[in-house]
Amino acid sequence: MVIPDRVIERLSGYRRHLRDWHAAGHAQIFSHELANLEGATPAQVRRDLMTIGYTGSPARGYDVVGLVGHIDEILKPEAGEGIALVGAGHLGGAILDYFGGRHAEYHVVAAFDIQPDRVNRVVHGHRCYSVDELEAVLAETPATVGILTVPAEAAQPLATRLVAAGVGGLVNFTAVRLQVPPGVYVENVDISLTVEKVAFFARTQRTRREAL
Amino acid sequence: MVIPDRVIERLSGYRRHLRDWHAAGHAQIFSHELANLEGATPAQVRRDLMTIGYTGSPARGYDVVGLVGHIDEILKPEAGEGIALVGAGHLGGAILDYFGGRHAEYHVVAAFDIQPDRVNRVVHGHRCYSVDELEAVLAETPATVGILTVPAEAAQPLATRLVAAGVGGLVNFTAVRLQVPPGVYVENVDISLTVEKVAFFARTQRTRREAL
DNA sequence: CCCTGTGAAACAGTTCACAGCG
DNA sequence: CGCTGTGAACTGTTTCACAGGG
Repeated sequence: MVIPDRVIERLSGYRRHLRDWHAAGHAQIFSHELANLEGATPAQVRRDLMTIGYTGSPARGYDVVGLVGHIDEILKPEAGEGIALVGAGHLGGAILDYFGGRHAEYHVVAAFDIQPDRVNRVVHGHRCYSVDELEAVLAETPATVGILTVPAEAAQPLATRLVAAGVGGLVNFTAVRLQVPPGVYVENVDISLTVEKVAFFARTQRTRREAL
Repeated sequence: MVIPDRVIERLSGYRRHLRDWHAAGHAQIFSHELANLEGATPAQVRRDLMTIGYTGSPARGYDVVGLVGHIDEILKPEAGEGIALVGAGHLGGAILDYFGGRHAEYHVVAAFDIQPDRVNRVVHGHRCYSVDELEAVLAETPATVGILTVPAEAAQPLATRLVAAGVGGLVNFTAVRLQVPPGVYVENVDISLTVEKVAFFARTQRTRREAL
């Protein structure tokens, strides 16, 4: 079963809304209701659920609990899947906070930094190792996802080391375009690029609105 | 001139590489060279430059300085464009650091928080106001982009207030799907969703690799 | 009726392939 | 030749529209 990128993103959103919906006392949901919650179209919801092989009933819609379970099966980490975070600065710290909470589906198995005042301390609820120990620590407690929140110049070498240590996907917060072997999935999160993009479209859409 | 989303993202990448290329002493660049740097195809580079109306020469390729200038004209903020950041916690602080640096194209005109120990202090190089003053401060120094790094429950009301205060685009770091009037551009950056997605594809691609 | 499931159409984005030119 | 510029083909995604069923 091949599931496209965008569908995976929406599934996670669907699941969040389904949990709220269930908490609000509903056992069933129609495609147009779920679409409203997620900001999608009913057809897209039905197509997505078809893609993952979940079927509802024309009379009652989709079973909320069953659908959440079905999405869980797709998104839930397998046993032993965890995150290695490299770079425990402000951004890394914010992410560590994030995955320290109980609501987190994934957990951080190891955090690394190079700064002496962070190494071998507990930073935002996670023990921080020296990057020198990266290979040794990940040999003990493997990780499948690596998060890079380091300065630009450190990104490529660390990405290479993470992949060599068995990481299969990277979330890259640096502006560097990483070179990785085929089969390693990289998602770039570039905040300055995002702001630039939002500013551009805010600008053009404002102009268009003013023209009306 | 209508420029799609993805093209804007790549333009920013092109510009970065063009600056390096220029610093390395080159005055011209061919589409396949720029494509290599950005991880795109030569055809895509040529198509993107066609979209923004920049032309090169078959003999010499594209003029590096001219192209950077052309991209600047598209992405450069107009006078008075700035960022309002709401939520000066760890994530907000990391972003404030980011836009405090000299390399930033955009700058933060105001940071807001609700916590007494942050309000009226300088947080990560930026004066932090109380969210109560949001309307008053943005009336003085308008912002075109709002960045939301607040807890989920605070996101929607603050988004509404930012838009009412004249913000035309939002970067939303919360998991909430914001309701905004038409014409306001929203970019969602959901870190837990991103990690989930990367984990999913790391998993499936590993499986596929093992099957070979 | 008003739903779901789904072929088929429409659309958007990317890549191909080649004319035209120095 | 090898490059750009671009119509045309292609690929992937979204939307339409309707058969089928309680």
